[in-house]
This record gives sequence, C-alpha cells and structure tokens, in this order.
Amino acid sequence: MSDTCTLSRLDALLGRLKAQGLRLTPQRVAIVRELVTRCDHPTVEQLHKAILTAFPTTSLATVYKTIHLLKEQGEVLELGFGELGSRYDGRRPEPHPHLICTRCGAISDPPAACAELNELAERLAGQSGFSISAHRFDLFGLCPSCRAPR
Amino acid sequence: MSDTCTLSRLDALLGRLKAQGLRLTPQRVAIVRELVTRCDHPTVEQLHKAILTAFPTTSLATVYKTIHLLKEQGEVLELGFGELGSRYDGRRPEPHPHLICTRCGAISDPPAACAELNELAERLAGQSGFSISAHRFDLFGLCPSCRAPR
DNA sequence: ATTAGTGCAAAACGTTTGCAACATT
DNA sequence: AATGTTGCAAACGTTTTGCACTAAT
Repeated sequence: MSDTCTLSRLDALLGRLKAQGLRLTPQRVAIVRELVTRCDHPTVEQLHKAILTAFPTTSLATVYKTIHLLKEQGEVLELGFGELGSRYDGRRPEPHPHLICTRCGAISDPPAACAELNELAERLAGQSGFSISAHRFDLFGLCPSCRAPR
Repeated sequence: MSDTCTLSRLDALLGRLKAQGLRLTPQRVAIVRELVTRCDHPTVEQLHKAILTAFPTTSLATVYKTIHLLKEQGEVLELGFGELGSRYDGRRPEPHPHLICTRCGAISDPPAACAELNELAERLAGQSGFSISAHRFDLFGLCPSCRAPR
C-alpha cells in the first residue's frame, strides 16, 4: 500500500511544508500520510477515524484545517460532487480523470494516464477565451464488481 | 434570451411532466421556465429570487423540490463543485463541458460542441471495466473579462 | 519565549423533511 | 372529492469559526 514513490512524495511534501515555516505536528503528519498513502479517495470522516487510532484526541476541525491548508498549496485534490461529504486525493494533485461508482460509491483512478485531457482542455479554452488553470473529468457509472450479477 | 429552440424545449418538458400526472402549478412552471431559459447556470437562491418577482410567496423549499424532481427526470444538470451552492443547467441536460471562472464565478458553455468527450469517456471506461452512464468535464480558469487588465 | 496549531463548542451554510393548509385535476 | 403541491419551520449533515490551551520551534 505504501510504495516507494508514495513515500518519497510524502517526504517531499512534508519538507515543503516545513520550509514554509509550518509546524509538523504529529496530527498533521498523520493526516498528510493518510492522505498521500490511501488510494480510496477518503472523506474527512474516514480520515479522522483513521487518525484517531494513533492520536485519539484529534478533532475533526484539525482534519478540516489541515486539508484546507493542503488544498491551498495545491497538494490535494478535492472531489466534491452534488452530494455531501467531499472526498480527497492526495496522491496525484494534478488533474486526472476519476471513475465514480454510483452504486457503491467507490472512486478509482483510471489504469492509464490520459494525455488527451490536457489537449482537449486547452483547445476548449482557446475557443472560448478562457485561460485554464485546472480541470476535472469525472466519469459516473458502475464499477466492475457492482456490474457483476450476484 | 428566449430563442425558438429554448421555448420548444420548455413546451416539450412541460408536456412530459403533465403526461406523468404531475401538476403544472404556476410556481412550477415559473421555475422550469427560468431553468430552461437562463444560460448563466443559476443557483437555487438566484432562481428563487427570480421567481419571487412573479410569485412573491414562493418558498425556497418549493424551488428545491422542483429541482429535485427535474434532476430525477434527467431534465436538469446539477453542477456542484467543492464549494457550497450547486448551480443548475436546464438547457442542455446531456453531459457537456463547462467553463468556470474562478474569479467572478461565471459558468459558461463552450462555443462548440465536443464529440471527443464521449469517446474519451468510453475508452477510459473500457480500460477500467466500468460501464459509464454519465460524465462531467469542468474547466477552471479566468474568463475573458477577468483576464483583461483593467 | 514565541507563535503556530489544537480541540472544543457553537455557529454557519445549503439542503431536506414533516406537516397542515391549499389548489389543481 | 381526491390527492398532489405549497409554504413554513424545524431538523439535518458538513464545514467553518472563535477562543483559551497546548506544544513545536
């Protein structure tokens, strides 16, 4: 679950935070690690629960504040849909597609990277006079296990 | 602001609702018209305010209920981002890209239709074993007037 | 010693719901 | 007359905020 690439991103990210004079409190480190390590795009509630096992007094507010911080730094992607309870992607902060299962709620990343997306974004931007700084491509449907007859 | 195409969609939509035994109350008609007519992707609050001028007693709850109804029927697209206050597109309920200005909040539709999106969605779906039923492509950046130096 | 961060409780926000009164069919 | 719809107010769940306390530097 914690490959070398993920761990080096964790270190680099913590270093970037420290370099800005931000304090690396145990809670903060735990939240960041959780965010960078997990690939299930957790909710704030799920992150909080996970942190509690190691730091039982951690408050929800702290989780929210830390996420807010990381969002500002562009280190985390917020995936909010119409519904309540945003989910977060701290593994790959650059825009990339997401596959959302409308039955079980699972969110996964597509197996292959997708270069066309940026091109497409640029082209649409050019036609409209917008200058694009980010984009989102979300695909809704049934994941393989929810498709399967049971 | 109300071209022929938009108006015929309005009629068709109202017909579809009536055909299901739903009642065409004045409030409902007003909300639907507003939703189909406007191209600025309004919030619930904005819709409510617009309805109030003709029907001063209309409640927010009624606006929410009507939108919920239309969403269920696939007649309206809900555009929720991380932030609060979803916005709605009742002109083109089929998935299409949206350009969101991160400075002034304007949401606009790209000038040209974009066929590649569906292809791309299908391809990613195939690679991942998902069966896609809907998708969303949102582009964030600065609109032409917010880009312009003042 | 400083000063940023924590944790609690309360507030804010958009949205949903229950229900009695009402209006469309 | 029957029943779907309205409008109010209260409830909901998530997220934000204020502030005294704590801990990292």
